[in-house]
This record gives sequence, C-alpha cells and structure tokens, in this order.
Amino acid sequence: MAVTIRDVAKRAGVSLGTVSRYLNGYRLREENRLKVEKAIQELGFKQNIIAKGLKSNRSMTIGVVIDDFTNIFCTSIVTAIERTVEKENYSIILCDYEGDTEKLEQKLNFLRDRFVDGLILFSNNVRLSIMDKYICEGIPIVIVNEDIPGFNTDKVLVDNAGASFRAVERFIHSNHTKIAIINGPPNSWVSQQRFEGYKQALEAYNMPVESRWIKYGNFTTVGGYLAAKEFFEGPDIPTALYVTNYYMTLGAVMAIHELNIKVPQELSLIGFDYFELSDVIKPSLTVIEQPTSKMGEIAGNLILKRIKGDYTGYPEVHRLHTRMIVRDSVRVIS
Amino acid sequence: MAVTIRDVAKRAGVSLGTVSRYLNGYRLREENRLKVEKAIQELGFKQNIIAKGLKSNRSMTIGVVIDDFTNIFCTSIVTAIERTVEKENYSIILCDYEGDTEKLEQKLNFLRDRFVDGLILFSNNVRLSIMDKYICEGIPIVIVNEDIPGFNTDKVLVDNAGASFRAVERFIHSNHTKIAIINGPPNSWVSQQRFEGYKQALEAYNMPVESRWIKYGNFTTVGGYLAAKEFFEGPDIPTALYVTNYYMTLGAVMAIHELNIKVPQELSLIGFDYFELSDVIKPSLTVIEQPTSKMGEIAGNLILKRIKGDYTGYPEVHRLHTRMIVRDSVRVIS
DNA sequence: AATAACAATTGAACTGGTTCAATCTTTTTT
DNA sequence: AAAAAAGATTGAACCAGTTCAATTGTTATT
Repeated sequence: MAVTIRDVAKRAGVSLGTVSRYLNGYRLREENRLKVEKAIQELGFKQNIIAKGLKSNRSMTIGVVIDDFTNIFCTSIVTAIERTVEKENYSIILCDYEGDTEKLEQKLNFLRDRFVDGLILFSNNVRLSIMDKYICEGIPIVIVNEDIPGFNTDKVLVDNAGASFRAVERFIHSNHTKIAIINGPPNSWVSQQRFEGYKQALEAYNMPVESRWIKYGNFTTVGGYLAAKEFFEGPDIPTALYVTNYYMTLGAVMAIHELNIKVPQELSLIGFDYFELSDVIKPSLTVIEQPTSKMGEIAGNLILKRIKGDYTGYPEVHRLHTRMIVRDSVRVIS
Repeated sequence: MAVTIRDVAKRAGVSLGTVSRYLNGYRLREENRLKVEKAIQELGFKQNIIAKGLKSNRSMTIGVVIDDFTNIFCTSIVTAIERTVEKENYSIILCDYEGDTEKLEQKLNFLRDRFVDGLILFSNNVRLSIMDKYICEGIPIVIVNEDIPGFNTDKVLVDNAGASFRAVERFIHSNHTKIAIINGPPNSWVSQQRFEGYKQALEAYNMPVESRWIKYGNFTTVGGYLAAKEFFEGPDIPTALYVTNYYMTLGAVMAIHELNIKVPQELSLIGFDYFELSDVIKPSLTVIEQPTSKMGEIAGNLILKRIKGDYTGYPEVHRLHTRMIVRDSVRVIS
C-alpha cells in the first residue's frame, strides 16, 4: 500500500496537518521541517494527486482543445504549452473537435467533468454562445491563435495582418504588381486577418485589390495545390504569390514544381511557417515564421497565473510579431 | 455546491450505497431504480470523477506517450484512440518525449503519479529496462507501431516487412532492376522491418541487394529530400524508388519535381502514407497506406479490455496489413 | 515580569465517492 | 407452509488528502 501523509506524520512525530502544511509550502519551525523532510525521504512518500484534488477541487490538469490533432502548427504550440506547465506539475488533457461545434461542446463538458483547472482553446470557428457557460463556471480560459471577437478573455494571438502587410510590401518594393494570394477559409479569423493585411498593403500603395488574384485554399495542402494550379492554368498569371499557411505553401510549391515554373525567375513566392524544408529546397523559400514556442510559453504561463488567482491585467491580449525569413524566392523586377 | 450522491440518496429515499450501486451498473429493485433515476434527473446530479478515483484507485485516464506531437502518422492514431476510449468515459493524457530516453522516463513517472489506468506507448527507440518498472506496477501497457522486441506485452503493429515486399515486388513485376530505397533511421524497428521486406523481395527474385540503391532519410521531409537528390545527382540513377514513410515521401517528391525528373517515365515511385495529396498531384502516386484508424481503435479497445481485468489472449500481438493504393507513378518497362 | 501580538501546531471534520459485513426481501426448494 | 438460498439494501468505515477553530509556543511591547 502507498505511503500516506499519516505515515509521514507518525514517523516524523508531528501531526498530519503539519505535514500537509509543509507540502503546501507553508512555514514550519526549522526543527519540524527537518523531521518531516527526513521522514518523507526515508519512506519515499509521494503525494496522491487525486486525493489532493478531492477537497481542494484542483485537478492539476489543464484542458487544451484544438481543432485538429494533425495540424503541425497547433501541435507545435501544444508542445510548448506542455513544457511550460509541467514545470509546475500540471498536465494537459488534449482534445480535438474536428471543427465540429457539437463535438466541441461535448469535449468542453468532458473537461468540466474532470475538473480541469484551466482551459486553453484553439478556437477555430467557435461560436461565442458555447463559451458563455464556461465563464460562469469560473474556469480561466486562454484563447490561442484564432480569436473569437467579442469574447472577453485572455488571448495569445499573432499579428496576422501585419505579417501579410510586410510580405505584400516586400513584393511591392520589388516592383511586382500582379500579386496573388491564397487564402484560408473565409470564416476563420486568422484567414480574414491575413487577407486584411494583403488588402491594406495594396491600398497603402494605391494598388487595386483584384479578385483574379485571390483564391481560397482552405488551409489544406490539397487546397493550396489546387489554388496554385488554377492561378497558373488561367489566362492571367501572377508574378508574385503569397500563401497564407504552412499546408497550402506545401501544396503550392508542389504545384509550381509540377508545372515547372521557375522560382524566382517566373514567380516570386512568400510562404508561411514552412519549417526546416523551406531552407533546404532550391530555391530556398522566403517565409513568414510564427513564434510557436513563444506562443505556447505565454499561453501556458498565462493560464498558470490565472489558476493561481492572479488576475492582474485581465484580460491580457498578446499579439505576437512574426518574423519574415528572407531567402531566395523573391525576385526584384527591374 | 455540487450535488452529491448523498443528496440523491436522500431525495430518492434510499441509502447512498444503493445509489452507488446504481451508478456502477448493479441491479436495483425496479421501484428503487425509478426513484434513483428520478432524483438524479431532478437534481442534475453528476458523478465526481476525482472522488471516484480516490477509493477505487481509478483515474479514468489513459496515458499515451508518443515520440513527437508533430508526427501526423502518430497523431492520426491518437485521434482514433481518443475516439475509442471516450465512449467508455476515459480520457487520455498525451505526452511526447522527443526521442529522449531520460525525458521518457520522466513522463512515465509523471503518468504513474497521476494514476493512469493504462499506458499506450509509441515506443520509438525505447530501452527495455525502463519499461520493466512499469510492468511491476501492474499497469497494462499497449505498444503501438514501434515494437520493443523482447518486451512481453500487448502490441498493435503493422506488417512492415510485408508492405515493403509487395511494393518492391510490384517494381520487379514491372521489370525494374535498379530499385532504390530511402530508409528511416537504422535504430528504428519499423525502419528495419521495412528494409527487411525490401531485401526479402529482391532475394526472392534472385536479385542483388546493392548498397548504391540504399540511402537513409531519418523519417524526415528534409532527409527524404536530400536522399532523393543524392540518388539523382550520383552516377548511378535508379529507375524505381521506394520511400518508406510519409515525410520522406513528401521530401522525395519535392526533390524529384525540382530536378524535373518525369514520373513515371524516368522514375517509378512508391511512397508511404501519402494521405489525400497523393491522389491529387500529377501523376497520382502509388502509396502504401497504413490503417491508422484501425490501429487506434484496436489499441484503445485492447487497453480498455486490460483495464477491466480481462487478460484473455495475453499478450495479443496484432500485426495489421497495409494496403497498396495503385495509382499512376509506376511504369511497366517493356 | 506580565501582557499582547503573532506564529506554528494540532486533530477532528470534511471532500464525494466505494466497499462490505450485516440485515432485510424475495424467490426457490422441499 | 416452512426452510433454505439467493438477491437487494443499509450505513459505517474507508480512501488520502485539506481546512480551520482551538491550542500551544514564541517574540515584541509596556
């Protein structure tokens, strides 16, 4: 049978309350502290995290809900979240909801029943109404990546519009005028923001926003592939292409290779989040990199802070900057 | 304050033991069953899963340890595992260990401290010795995908050698003789098995196994890209290429496109796990598909069975068959 | 030195379930 | 119809912690 706090108390010659206080970081008389520490050592005592949760209503668990397990961008952030919260002995329960609102609600209930101490939500296309219940329960929530406008809580977002702006600006400074974009799904906030930045950049330089340069790729590899093909099989061919996420960039590059279009001679390209590969292929790709580690770290620390009851600065909205990694895929037209 | 089992008992006019028995699926006298059900309804009672775990030493939680969150093959299986176990109200705690043995041990301890009822291990390169402790604890373990030879427990594996055999055989039947392979890391069991099948097929047809047709890509996109490039920049150029996982297939296709090698005219290609995209690109790719959903389902059901104490057939070793999806990337040499 | 203020300790009561020996009901057997 | 066997119910004890009012110990103040 497991060693309990009572065994430790007996061995150390103090009351179980004293041991409990020690374990929770309260001050003990020096003499008692040493006795307790010795007893814990000798008995090999380990706290039972489940029993702990019963009275205190703490599960030492954080629910993380993502749209899709197989999205490498999300899972990169989750890795960082995990690394952050495990330092304080929290674990995460990871759920995906496959973009299905009903399934999401089901998962949120599931997490509530397990008394998660906090919730981190990758909120692709979530309706506000579902979340209201959660607020009432008093569980802190941090939203990551996809915003739910109007939902008042802590958020860790990326400056998507700014990222797009600088990408398109780079094309403009390189004298491109036929600048195409492959968008994500129109109902995604991230997608909207990235398109917004594209528009703003064109408008800032008095250039028209033309529908022939705009296609949608649904944030998928296949979507990016098909959208790129459409661009280059049509009558109007762009000289610059901005692809607004990782998977679509992958697909677009495949299409471009397949059609034997020379980058950057015939087409200048800026992609998104293209990880290691973008540096290896020829020509190496200029991409916009999102700070996934940092996002996870901030989200993790933020939820820990709220769990501790520290609500200073609430609601914190972090809007992280992206980095454009300039490589060889953009040509300056002279 | 939450509604407890005592509240239900009082409302229904029975003892709390009776309510507990009802909740755990034991038989009640019809009359009492109705009263209890009514009381639960009226009060909106929900079981406290944490309290439940305290006495019974059950956490209703299954630990899933994977090498890397960002591996789409693993996460596809995890999705299926989750779907399976959530039906019986289990949740999973997902951990990755980034291929680091020390980190793995740490995660296993972490999961033990949380009283996971079972463990599903994606065991890339795990030493046997670490696992021995876990067996002693009496926690059921299911190994998925990567075998640990000599570790006696339930396993859900894929017939990797057979998959390779049939891929290479297809090349041979199409009169190819220069058949190259891009392997994963040599210390991976999966990688070894896939190579084994390649060898067996060549030997079965009295063909030599030549080192010039063997390269290693470390199961990564970049690795596959670089290995493919090496093949086609060298003096000897293969007419057939077999790539042994998803990420390397991706990289190899990019390299092939980049070098403007025509598939299947100049090169026949069989890849692995290439998901939707393999059907879309031109030419569409012949690939070996692994049954990820089925793997997850079997692993999930197996661990549930063991958790329930049903050890019939122990140890079960499932060796699932792959499916070759024949498309347009293999040419018959006449 | 006496008193007040503060700090540390104690242990019973509590958290919300499960379990089981004892007891009460019902059904089956003789 | 009585006795035996099987089935259902009861509630106190238990799981391993936390919490808090009461108590004891220590330091500061007058």
